Amino acid sequence: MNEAVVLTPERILEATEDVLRRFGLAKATVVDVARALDVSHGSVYRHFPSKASLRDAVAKRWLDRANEPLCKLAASDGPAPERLEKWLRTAFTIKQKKVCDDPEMFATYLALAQGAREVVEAYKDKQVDLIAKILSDGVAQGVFEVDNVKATARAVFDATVRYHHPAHAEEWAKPECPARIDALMALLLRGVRACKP
Amino acid sequence: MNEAVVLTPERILEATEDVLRRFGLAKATVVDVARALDVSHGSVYRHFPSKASLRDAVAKRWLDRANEPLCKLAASDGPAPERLEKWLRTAFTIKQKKVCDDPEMFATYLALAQGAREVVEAYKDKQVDLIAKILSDGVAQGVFEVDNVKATARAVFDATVRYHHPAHAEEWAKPECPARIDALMALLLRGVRACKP
DNA sequence: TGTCTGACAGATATTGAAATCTGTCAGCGG
DNA sequence: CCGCTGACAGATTTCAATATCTGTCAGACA
Repeated sequence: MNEAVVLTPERILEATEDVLRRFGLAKATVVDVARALDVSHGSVYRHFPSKASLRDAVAKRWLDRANEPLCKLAASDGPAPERLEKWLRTAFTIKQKKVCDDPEMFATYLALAQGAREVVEAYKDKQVDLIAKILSDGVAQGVFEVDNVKATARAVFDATVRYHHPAHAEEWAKPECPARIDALMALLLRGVRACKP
Repeated sequence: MNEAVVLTPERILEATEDVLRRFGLAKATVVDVARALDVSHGSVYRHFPSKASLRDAVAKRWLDRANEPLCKLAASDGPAPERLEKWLRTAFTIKQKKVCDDPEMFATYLALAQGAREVVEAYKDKQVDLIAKILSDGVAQGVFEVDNVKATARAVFDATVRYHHPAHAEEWAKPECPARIDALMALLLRGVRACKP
């Protein structure tokens, strides 16, 4: 009857996140999660069909949280070039902060990303859609000139892989990094901006 | 007296490449290399101070061979935009071919690249210089317009990371890949091209 | 009735002893 | 001399026995 002791997917996800943070992806087991919740591990399998699905659900939650500020930025208004630059820089900063603050969860994400799992693909597609939104706003404003918004959004995403894909995370702390980001941003903005000489 | 039986760095590198191809990076040992050359492993250490240095020397040879066609392309003449596009596409194709033809050596390169070792850094810098050469040719031809050639060359290199960094190799075979490369190339070329409306 | 448990089979991970490897060097043989 | 060998110490890897984990399910319990 007590709400707090009902075993819900939400509570399981919470506990899983704790366990992952405490033990890391490699060591965390479903048994640990069950122990943290003080139930048998069989009960966990009532709510998630496999360890993989549980891990994916945690990753999804985590990614959705990380994505929220970017959704807001894409939905805001104002001049598209500034908005695109801000959006990309924010994306980089969020990732960079995660890798420092929450390294265990980041390792989980990295393992997911390297396995090219469904959850991450969906997340990437969502990011590309947000970029596409800004690009089409820019076209409407007459400041961008782009043949194919969707393809160009994908190209912008691909071009910035170095600063948002976790495989490159160790490079983000290097001192020359900010200058390289500046140069990349300038190149990409020139690539989408309408010509007016 | 017989040239063939003198133990030279060159012969050791040859044998090491064979051993790596046969056993893979994980399994290959200095003892294997020595056995292939029919000498004691102590002799190998006369020519290379450590296993790491031997591995790096093999990687350097391999990278230098892969880089040769790109050097030629950068040194050739003709319109810079076509040359830049050709250069980048060739770089992608070389990598892609390597990953199919010579997977063991590719795994070695991947291990090196992930360890961000000196040899690979030097190779990347060389690549950036080649891009810079084409860019400055384009500026001289009046077809490119770029503030800082060196920084922009680095940006072009960074923007194409997805198609030349081995961490992304598994994505190269996907069917949507060529279209995404096309979109990226278009974006980057627009980014460096001089405006003429 | 529906939720949870706990025992189970097969898969995976841990462990520690034994084998192998790396890097050094005194000394052999040409 | 000079290049090479082979034995060695310490580090690393292998391997097989042991323990733990994943995923299932019949049945307890409320």
